[in-house]
Amino acid sequence: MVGRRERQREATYEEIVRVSRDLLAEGAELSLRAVAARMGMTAPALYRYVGSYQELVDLVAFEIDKAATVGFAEAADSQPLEDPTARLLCACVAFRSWALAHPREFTLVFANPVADPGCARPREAVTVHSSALFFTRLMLELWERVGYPVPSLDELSPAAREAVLDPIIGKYDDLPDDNRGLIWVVMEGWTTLYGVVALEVFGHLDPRVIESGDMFVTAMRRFGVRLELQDDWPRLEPIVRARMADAVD
Amino acid sequence: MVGRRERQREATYEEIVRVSRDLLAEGAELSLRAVAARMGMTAPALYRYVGSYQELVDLVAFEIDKAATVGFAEAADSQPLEDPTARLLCACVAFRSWALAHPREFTLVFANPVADPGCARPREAVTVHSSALFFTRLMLELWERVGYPVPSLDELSPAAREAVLDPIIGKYDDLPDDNRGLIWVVMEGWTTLYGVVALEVFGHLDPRVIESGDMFVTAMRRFGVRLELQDDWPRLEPIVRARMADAVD
DNA sequence: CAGTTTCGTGAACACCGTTAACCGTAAACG
DNA sequence: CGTTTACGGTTAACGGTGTTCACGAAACTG
Repeated sequence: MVGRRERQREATYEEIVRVSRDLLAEGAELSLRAVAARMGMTAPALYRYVGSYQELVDLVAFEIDKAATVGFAEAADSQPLEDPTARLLCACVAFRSWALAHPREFTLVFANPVADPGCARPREAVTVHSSALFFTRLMLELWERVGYPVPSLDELSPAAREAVLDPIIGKYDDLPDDNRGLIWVVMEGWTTLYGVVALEVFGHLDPRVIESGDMFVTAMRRFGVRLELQDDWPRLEPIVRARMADAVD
Repeated sequence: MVGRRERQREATYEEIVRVSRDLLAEGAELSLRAVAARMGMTAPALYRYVGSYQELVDLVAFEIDKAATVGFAEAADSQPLEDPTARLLCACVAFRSWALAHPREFTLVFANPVADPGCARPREAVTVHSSALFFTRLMLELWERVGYPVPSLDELSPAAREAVLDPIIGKYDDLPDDNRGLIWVVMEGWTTLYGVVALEVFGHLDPRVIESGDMFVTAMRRFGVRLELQDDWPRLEPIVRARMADAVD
């Protein structure tokens, strides 16, 4: 049975996250005191819920990623199930739009140095991003339908093989061993997507290129040829650009 | 003539940068008070030299980038001038090694949100990275010798054409108009390099993959085929891996 | 009911960036 | 040369941060 106490505690956690996200959205800084004040508490009280400021950051980052992921899913669902390529690309566009619209949130989630490298448990060090799980699922859908080339286990380097067979981020028990290499392809895609988007968010690219999104489209096309769907690109690019155009939120 | 006053002032600037870099290197945080204390001054005195904390950060970031670039240049010079491909790749390896060995410095220089996007002068907003200039030079050397495919001006999108003809980062007056598209290729390479390295530095990749550097090598190879030097890769990969092995500093 | 855990407070510490008023000294000028 | 100015530093203070500690009230537990 779930006692009244625990329910209250759970509600407080939710309020902490909600208030934190509000602060971020308003452009304010995320700080223990600010969160506490807005909740009608004092800062030390928050230490009953999080062990440190960094823990608060991690908690909020996790929830922000989770919330953003449903946005990515909506973008994917704007395309029919029969077109997993378009679904994947639209999710990528949604990721970019979200990142550009919420730079501080993006920084929190994706440019936050994850714990100490010398941490004893590397297992929990890498925060499980629901977005990572979601994009992996999209890539799996795409593979099942069109079947882009995936390296076999013995084509992978030893380190990659280990990482792919015993992945840190989430469990893919439903993934048969013969296309475990799909996870490697996902990581490849993640690096190319991350490269453009992060540079755009940080402003380390020509503003005109950012505004037009041409480098992003180029990166998408480049990963597209990696997935051997270059023949489909004339059909796909208009879909991508259309979704880039209406980036309201 | 340079007065005694200005020389003293210049020396103080140098000391500020030196002390700041020492602090970063020691794992301490970069703060006005810490810098001032180590210089035997009080914090407000620093306001005679920098207008704000952010200005100090920008100054230090600029100098760190400059210093790191000479390291990249040394790595390039480990290869003969006749082999610009190896020179470029070795510089990339040096960039990765430096980033992994100096994560805070990397974050400061390359993951530091560059000013407000609504800033009036986008010209000076994007800090001129000497590393960017250096890598561009390497790419130019490579092009002059082996001549990878470069988009012509009318192949580029309008935004890209503008950005390439009137680049924000540095001046490339010596660059003839007919291979202005080279800058675009440089940006493509920059995004792929940045994607892997940033993810590695932030720990958003499987530790085993980071340690082995396999994703980095994959990214290099991928950009290699973009430069149409895949036939040369069997020769190049050992060079890359060798230089990755001895990443002492 | 008594005992214990949970959750909050207030005070305090050690930092941080930033501003203000102040002042000696070194350069610049008439 | 003397006078003036401006530079480069000081101290004090304000408001902000994360964090620790001792304490108390309120809520669960036996």
